[in-house]
Amino acid sequence: MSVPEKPALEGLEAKWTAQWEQSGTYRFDRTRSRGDVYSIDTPPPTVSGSLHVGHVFSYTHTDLVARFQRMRGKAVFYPMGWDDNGLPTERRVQNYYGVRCDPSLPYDPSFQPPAKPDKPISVSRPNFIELCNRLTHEDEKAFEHLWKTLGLSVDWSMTYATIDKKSQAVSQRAFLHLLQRGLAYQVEAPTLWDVDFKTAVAQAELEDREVPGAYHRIKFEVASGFSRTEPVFIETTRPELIPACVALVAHPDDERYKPLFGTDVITPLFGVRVPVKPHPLADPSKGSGIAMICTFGDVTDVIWWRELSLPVRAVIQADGTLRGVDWTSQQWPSTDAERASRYYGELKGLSAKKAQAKIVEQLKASGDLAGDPKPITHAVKFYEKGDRPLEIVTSRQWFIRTIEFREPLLERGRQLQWHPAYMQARYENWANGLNGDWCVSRQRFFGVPFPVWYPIDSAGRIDHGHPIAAGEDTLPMDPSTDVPPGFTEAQRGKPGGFTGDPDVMDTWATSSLTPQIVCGWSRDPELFAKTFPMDLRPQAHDIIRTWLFDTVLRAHLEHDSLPWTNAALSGWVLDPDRKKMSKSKGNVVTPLGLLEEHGSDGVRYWAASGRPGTDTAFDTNQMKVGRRLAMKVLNASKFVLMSAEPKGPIKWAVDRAMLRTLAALVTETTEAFEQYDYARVLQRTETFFWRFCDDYLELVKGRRYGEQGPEAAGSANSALAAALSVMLRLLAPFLPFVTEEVWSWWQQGSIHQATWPTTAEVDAVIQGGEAAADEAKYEWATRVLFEVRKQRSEAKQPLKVPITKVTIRTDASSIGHMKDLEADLKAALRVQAFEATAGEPQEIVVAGYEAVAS
RNA sequence: GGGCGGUUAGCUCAGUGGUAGAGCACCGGCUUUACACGCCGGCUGUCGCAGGUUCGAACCCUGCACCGCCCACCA
Repeated sequence: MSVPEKPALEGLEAKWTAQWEQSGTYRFDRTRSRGDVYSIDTPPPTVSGSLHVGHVFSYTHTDLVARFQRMRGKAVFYPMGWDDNGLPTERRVQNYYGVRCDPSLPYDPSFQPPAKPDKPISVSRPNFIELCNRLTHEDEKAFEHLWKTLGLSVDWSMTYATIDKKSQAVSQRAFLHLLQRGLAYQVEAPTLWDVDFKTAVAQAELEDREVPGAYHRIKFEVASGFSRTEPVFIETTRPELIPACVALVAHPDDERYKPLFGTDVITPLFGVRVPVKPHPLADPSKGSGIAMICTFGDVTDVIWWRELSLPVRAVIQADGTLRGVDWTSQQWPSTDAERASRYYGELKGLSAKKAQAKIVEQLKASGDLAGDPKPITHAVKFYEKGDRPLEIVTSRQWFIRTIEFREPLLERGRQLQWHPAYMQARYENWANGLNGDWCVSRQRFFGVPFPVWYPIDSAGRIDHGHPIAAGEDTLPMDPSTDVPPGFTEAQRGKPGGFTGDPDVMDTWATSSLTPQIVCGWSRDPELFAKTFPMDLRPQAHDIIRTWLFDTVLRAHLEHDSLPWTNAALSGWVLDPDRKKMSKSKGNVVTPLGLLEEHGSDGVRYWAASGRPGTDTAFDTNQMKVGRRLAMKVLNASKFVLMSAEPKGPIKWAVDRAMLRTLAALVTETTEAFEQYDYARVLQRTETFFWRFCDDYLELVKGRRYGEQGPEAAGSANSALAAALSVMLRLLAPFLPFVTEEVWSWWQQGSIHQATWPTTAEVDAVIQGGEAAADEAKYEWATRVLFEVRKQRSEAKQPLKVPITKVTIRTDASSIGHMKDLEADLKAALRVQAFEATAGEPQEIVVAGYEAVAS
């Protein structure tokens, strides 16, 4: 036993972080059986960004659960990962080293980036990935330091990165399995496309943004040969797509347009004859009730185009500009090709936005624009990382079959334990709203390559229909540098030779396999059997549609199981204006600075007060409160431990009552923790602890110093020690540093490997007594404490001034309690005498104070 | 348009049928041999609005309003 004279919080983070690392306190014990394992699918933070207070918040939540489970006796499998896959890293590496990735280049093992990047140098994909690893390594060290300082009980020997070789191999292997089973397929089709990044994107990466636009009322003349002669007017926000128009469409029941079905109309300016078609998706209340179908203005156009078997007249190119068009061709059969070419010549090569301005001029001049455009604000789809609206561009892409598994995936969602439960609705919402298979290919350079090549025929055409899959024993591989069996490098890109698939996978295609990556799927079958399916996926609620959903999909397809049994969704951290804290708003505080200022325990206290799924205000005040709690733990523990002898049987009523309340607390908090309601655990434990300090400690202070003899002191000392041990362990997940510090004063080993307290353990030290009677006495004692304190405060009498007498009028049973309590109360309140009589009304009155010379 | 959550003291939030709570803030008092990073006490509310069920509603039901979020085939 060694209790410091002046305990302090400063330096505890560094001291215990080092100690835990040295002792392997959080090392996963893989010799334990599956039933004893609790495995956690940690979200890998993006290393090319920076960690902010929101990360500190949610990662603390996971750690609370990990620590609880560890103390419950589980072998906790708690790795950390780094997400260095994807666009953010690609951009950062390009800028930092001044390089560009060119997948057609061969790997150069001796390549070193220039010290001072001048103009961008092209490097091969493997070289690019090497540079990524080099740069992210530094970031990862900083991240690891922050996590350790925060006190995350991660096993750092199992760290992974989403672009490392193991992750690439898992990602490619899973893809090959899907390919073999026909669950991954390649098709050339209209796809959501970002014109700046020049890549396909998935439905899950979309977001709507409100942007200004305008309704343009456009005249379409009816083609000759039909009885009707008056023109049709449509309204569109994208007049620049008139050259891409393939039909008009109205609702089948719309009386205004029924007579038009079956007739043809002529597109303004370009003179292309297009049919008028009925389709139930057309909304009579929108615009003029008749819409222009273009290839492709939005996803509805794609549906109409497909279901009405319309031709393709795509004009938007991959870079977002208008392509060249031959108005005499079969594809664009203009009735006046010369006029069409004249107009279109002014549009060709322009971006969609500039083309719109131009065509409005043209329409005005030609008299095809009715009235002025009506400005509106409407929701437009954007790639979540992009700056310009998405276009729909036809391209060859890989897809994973998703739609046909909607029902089983919904069932998986129902099998999963959601914390909080209502988050399941978001999953259902998303699954029910899916409108296509998952597009997993990206026209980017940095990422996991598709493990396939394509033969090139003798005419030099790439045969996409017969991909050559890599062997599973060759993974990870890169088709831009590896050569398929039976070919030589010299045949790359040559007629009769082969070419590698140039694309990389969507980052979510790899991230959706984090359980397989960390659990050692196909790499370490023994580990996999013990850790998969995992126990917990902690994550933020905004990526249910991506990370959570995709992970469920992949596990369903590959293993026919859920990837984990529980999903815990954290909320966001809101700034004082109730907005999500984000870097762009410039209101992010440096996490390490917060930890230094308020102590890791203080910051964790704030984080732990945010209930699962609930957005929480950033509040340094709560961190201060947490720090005060940690300080109180130090001081109260010092008091409990410094005169801890003699010990003896716990047979004083107030001692027993305090412990019985504590036992009830253990029951309640254990249940709450099992339900992932850590916030309640903290709140209840804290309330108990503070009452323990303010009432119980004051009540037994005199007695434990021996004022009522050794037996009385023994009961108090034993109760204090038992209660301290339990409270420290209840608080250990929340305040790992201060509780470990105190534990080290008087216990062996780490508190974080100690056993979570049980009700039986507390009950076992209580000697005799009857619960109701003990509690009644304790309650009466706290009431007397309160009343006398109140009157002393109102009388403004310092505590050092003794109270000569307190008169009590109350019921007989309370008077009976006084016999056992009087000595404790006298000492705690500096009362010289109590005088109790039976009667009504009940009253506790301070009769007078001893005169003290000033 | 559909869905989910929220609305309780100045602030941050507990409280799922039985006399409205905590912390912070504020006010007053206190060197008290664990702690002034402390202790004691005090003040503070039409529980968003309107109906309904009930002996009794912050809590259950219906409708509405506002805030936030998720989703959607918004020409």
